[in-house]
Amino acid sequence: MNSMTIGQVAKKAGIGIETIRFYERKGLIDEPPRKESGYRQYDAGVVDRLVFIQQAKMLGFTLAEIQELLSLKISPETTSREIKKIAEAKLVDIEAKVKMLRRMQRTLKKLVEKCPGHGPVDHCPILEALTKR
Amino acid sequence: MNSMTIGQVAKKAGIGIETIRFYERKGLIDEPPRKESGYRQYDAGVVDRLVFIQQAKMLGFTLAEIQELLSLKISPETTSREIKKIAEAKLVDIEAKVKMLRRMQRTLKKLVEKCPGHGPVDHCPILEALTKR
DNA sequence: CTTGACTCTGTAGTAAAGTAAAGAGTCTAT
DNA sequence: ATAGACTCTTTACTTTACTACAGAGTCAAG
Repeated sequence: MNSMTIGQVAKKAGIGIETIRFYERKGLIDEPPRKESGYRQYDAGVVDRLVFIQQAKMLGFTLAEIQELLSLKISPETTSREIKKIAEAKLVDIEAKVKMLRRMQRTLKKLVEKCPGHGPVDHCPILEALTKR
Repeated sequence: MNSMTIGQVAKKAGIGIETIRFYERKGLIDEPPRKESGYRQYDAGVVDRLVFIQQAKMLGFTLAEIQELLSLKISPETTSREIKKIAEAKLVDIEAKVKMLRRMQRTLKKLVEKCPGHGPVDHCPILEALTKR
């Protein structure tokens, strides 16, 4: 099974067929070669790419940003200077996201630990911890 | 300035007035008290809440999820047992997000370090690092 | 006491990211 | 060689999260 149909790819990546075609139109995945019939023929690599896109989306990246992340490869015309610039910018984004998540995480952990598991609560520790100071 | 108008809140939180009213309709922020004129009167706390909402959105949480996070306070009727459950579930989400971001981060860091700053590139290290193995 | 900036409600429009359906052609297992 | 499943393109619809009026009322400085 050296080449897969769009349906097989969709199943492996856990997304819909329409979504794959949509990403193709958006330029997030390359247009694959076609059979004489017009059927798309994919190789396994596209599944990785699709899974990556799903994960990055869950991290709050837009499709446009994901495209930029993925563009860190592609054409040999892209100079590595340009890539470096993009990568550095994305690192700043990511650093900020990790920090925010870590704070949420610490707060929630404390909450879970200290939580008696019964009785009422009357304040919002997560909001307090995240917004104060 | 013990109470603020919607315009002042919007400015402080860095969002639009319409967005604040939208969040109110969605239940993400409480309906504030009104003057006789009908004007909304906010206290400073709402700004923190709005900033939190913006940040959580950037982390890929939907408004529905953010509402759940924020519901970790509210009514004294919410038992702490329930809160504990929600907090634990959110912790799992967050843990996964942090891991993915850390991997992206390591990969991008290596890329930036090794990057000569000039010349062409012909593979996608971020995709490779995130999907292989 | 007026004028310009602000706020109100309600409705409608927009952008991003899909999702669905129609009508026609293709593949494959029996 | 044909029925059932799959794929093609094109167009339209949906959801989420805003964003923009329109028309009317309110506030505050001069």
